[in-house]
Amino acid sequence: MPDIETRLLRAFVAAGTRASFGAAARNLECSPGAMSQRIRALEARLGVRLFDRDRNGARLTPDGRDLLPDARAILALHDRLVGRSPADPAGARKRNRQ
Amino acid sequence: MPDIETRLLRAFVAAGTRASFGAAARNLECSPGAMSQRIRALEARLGVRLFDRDRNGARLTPDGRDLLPDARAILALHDRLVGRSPADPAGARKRNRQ
DNA sequence: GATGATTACGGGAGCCGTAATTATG
DNA sequence: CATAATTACGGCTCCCGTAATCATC
Repeated sequence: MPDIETRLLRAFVAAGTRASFGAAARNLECSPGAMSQRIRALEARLGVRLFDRDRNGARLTPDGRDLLPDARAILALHDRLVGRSPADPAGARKRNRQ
Repeated sequence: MPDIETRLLRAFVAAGTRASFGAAARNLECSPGAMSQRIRALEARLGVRLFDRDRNGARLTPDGRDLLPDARAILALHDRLVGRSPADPAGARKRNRQ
């Protein structure tokens, strides 16, 4: 089983949070093509479909929903390690709104 | 601050556990050159020297010792995610010996 | 001279952005 | 026709293995 790079998890969290590949691509400042490739690569490596693509966006499958907290946990550890702010503003806004 | 790929952390843990780049390279089935590059890349990205190189091996600096448990924690989450056995046999043997 | 780490160097794989394509409303 | 995702393609960066080099015993 191959390694899963941090970049793929970051793409997954961004897309899962927004239910949109395009919005995730804008957030991570990459092209739609790159975002599509990253999600595809992650699905291939895990051997699991993570999103249901439909007309206006992409929603998490049950497998995708299961993965999301684990992916966030890894990114949280990683970001603490490199001294970066807590990963994915959109998700943070939802979790911390007051 | 750039991402730190899982592969770099894996190289670091293997080398730190064995106090030897060569042994770590054999364990991860890569060349000595690749191992040296990976450790250098990690040191560069963190801006910290992780090993003291000497004649028969490479020993962790205090900074390297601090990093080791964090690196193991990330790899543990990662490996659980992909359903891999608990990361770095040599370290596991030391931690779990009976 | 043997061992262990580093450096140099080409080759190949992988990733990206652009842009064309498909699909749906 | 507008929007969102995918695919195709070319270019470029990065990573690896080989092999030469440095350093220490």
